[in-house]
Amino acid sequence: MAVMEKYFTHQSLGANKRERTRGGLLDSAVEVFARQGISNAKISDITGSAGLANGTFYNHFKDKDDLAIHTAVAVAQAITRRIDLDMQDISDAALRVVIATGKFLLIATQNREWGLVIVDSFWQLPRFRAGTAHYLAADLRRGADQGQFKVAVDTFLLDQVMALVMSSLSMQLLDGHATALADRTSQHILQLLGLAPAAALKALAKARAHAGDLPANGF
Amino acid sequence: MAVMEKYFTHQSLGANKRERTRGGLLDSAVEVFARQGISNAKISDITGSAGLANGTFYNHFKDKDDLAIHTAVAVAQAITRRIDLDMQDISDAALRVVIATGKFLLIATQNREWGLVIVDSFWQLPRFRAGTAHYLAADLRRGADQGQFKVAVDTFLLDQVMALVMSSLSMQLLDGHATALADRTSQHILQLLGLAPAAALKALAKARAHAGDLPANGF
DNA sequence: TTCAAAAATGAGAGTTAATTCAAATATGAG
DNA sequence: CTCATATTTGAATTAACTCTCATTTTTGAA
Repeated sequence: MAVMEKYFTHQSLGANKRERTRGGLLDSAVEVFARQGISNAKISDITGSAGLANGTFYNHFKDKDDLAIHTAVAVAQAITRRIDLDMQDISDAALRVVIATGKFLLIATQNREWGLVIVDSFWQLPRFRAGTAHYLAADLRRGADQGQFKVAVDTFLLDQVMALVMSSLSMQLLDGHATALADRTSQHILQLLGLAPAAALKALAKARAHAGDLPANGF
Repeated sequence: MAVMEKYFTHQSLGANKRERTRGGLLDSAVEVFARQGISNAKISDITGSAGLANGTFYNHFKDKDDLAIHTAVAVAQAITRRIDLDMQDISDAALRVVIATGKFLLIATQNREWGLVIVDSFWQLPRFRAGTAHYLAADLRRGADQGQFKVAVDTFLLDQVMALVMSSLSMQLLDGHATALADRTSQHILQLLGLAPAAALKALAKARAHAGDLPANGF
């Protein structure tokens, strides 16, 4: 399983020094935020772990909050862009929701540091929460248009669905209950969106069939 | 509208000095945590607002985290005990869930400081999260036993339901969308628990009828 | 009212971290 | 390779805040 260590360092390998240093800071931020939580992390923990001097931090970020936002957004985008690419050929909205939820939870639990950063940021940083639901919103609107989801798609609905995903991720990261929770989470979401339990189970089964099409290590 | 200012001071009016001072600290904690957030609150903000010297704090609490837990638990208990009393004559589980959700959201939005403290504590303090779901657990078990809720009642399910309530509360407190969200939240919960949308709407209607029995200002 | 025990006081010792900036170093275009 | 520019360095400055404890004040039972 691909554990994304030094992801941002690798991303910036070809770039100039500024970008490479920034990438190193992002990777160290992920590591330190995951280990200590955002609120307990010191600037010096992050620069230290990156092998940089304290002052360097301020060439790249205004303060810890600024770094936290950029880190969370970068991690979330890396995950969601990847998922969206993997689903380009799927048009059924319920199926998209199940697969996206499953992939998201899989990636975020297997890359534990990423998962921890996302969960922490989601509750602590309102700016992050607002800006990360675009792919989800699109799928919910698709389902509403298809008549599958009997809901009004608005900010409140997005928040409710994201709360389910985040609570699930949080429990998996803390308790190590890796398995089975992804399916239960998807089922809760579909039922919340107005599918009857039987229809939700059907979508889960279809998603399992679809997963069979892919290499076991889908990510 | 009952806004619970100085609630813990009033609670301790007859008691000895130790309890009265403690009550004052809890009330100031609610006020300061609500205004600044738990993580930005200084001990001296709280003692100052309570009209006490800094050192007094340490006669009552070990540190800020200790105070935060006790404050959150005290607020949550004040709300949930009240709700439980109001529902003693209701046996239908779906109805209990709808009414409890509605009352909880009503109390926690109308007593804004309480709501803010609960939301903040819920995500920040795992110890709080674990210990506050007893009444909810009982209602979910009741519904599972009655065959209304098609779910396994376990920690994960409790977390998912609480996440919906907290996300709803959070949005109402931040955006001021006071209305309508309580009903949508209850509907989401019932559907998550396995009720078909039509059955969920029926339970909502029954709850509205029941609310008509009570004085408009139920709390 | 008395007085031993309980509680509150608040100044200060001790700690910790954020941020700045003049100097040193590294970069990469020409 | 050269050198103007960009970047990094890290010691010093600044600013808090927590928690302790010797002392003072208050409490409430007898």
